This record gives sequence, C-alpha cells and structure tokens, in this order.
Amino acid sequence: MKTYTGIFFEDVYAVARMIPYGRITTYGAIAAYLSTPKSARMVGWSLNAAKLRSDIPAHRVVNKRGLLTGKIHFESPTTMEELLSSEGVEIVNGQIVAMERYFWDPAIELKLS
DNA sequence: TTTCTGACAACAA
DNA sequence: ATTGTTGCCAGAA
Repeated sequence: MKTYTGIFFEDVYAVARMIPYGRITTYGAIAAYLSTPKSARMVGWSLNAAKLRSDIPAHRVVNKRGLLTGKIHFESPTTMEELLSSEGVEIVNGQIVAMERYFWDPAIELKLS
C-alpha cells in the first residue's frame, strides 16, 4: 500500500523550505525522509518544477557526493554555486568541500520536536 | 492512452 | 574500481 497521491512534490517543497540558511541536504536524504528512498530522482524533478515557484531554496540540495549537479538548471551555470558561496558554503570545482559540516538530514533534524 | 524523460542512488557484474 | 541497469513518480508529447 503506497498511497502517494500526488503529494510527493508538495512534500519535497515542504522539506526544502525547512533547510536552514547555510546548510545543504541531498536528493536521497529527502527521498528517504519521504519513505521513498529510491525516488531521489523525483526530488530533483520536483525541484525543477519548484524553481519556477519562488520561495524554495533549491540550491541547497545537491547530490550525495556534494556535486552541484543541478546547477545547469539555474539562470546561469554559476548561479547555484554563487548562492551557496554567499551562504558560506565552500565550493571547489563544482563540488562542496567537506559537505559533512553543512549537511542537514531531515530524517535526523526533523525527528525531534 | 502509451511512451518517454528527468537536479539521483543503489546494486550487479 | 568502473560501467551498466533498475527503481521511483509525475508531467509532457
């Protein structure tokens, strides 16, 4: 029984909006938090639609290795990196340096409270 | 309606 | 270690 009746996008948006300033998370982490660990792909797809909306910090979502795979979907290929840099996230060659110290896992951070 | 295609990630060989 | 395949869901053609 997997009743996912089109809530997926909204869930992704909800989680993405909760990512704190200067922190990042991954597609897989969000997918896992939504109980669909194999649908990381959909998270990206959702964010693609989300970026047309306004208040969703899609730039704070990267792939598991810290690579900014989604940067090509922004206004310019450097927009995502610039946004993250402005939040204090160090990036070298399209990849976050030591992403562990910025990583924000919804499964952990949202467990409390 | 059917088919294809995605900001990924886990697994098999 | 690297390459190819598969799962996942929703939207566009």
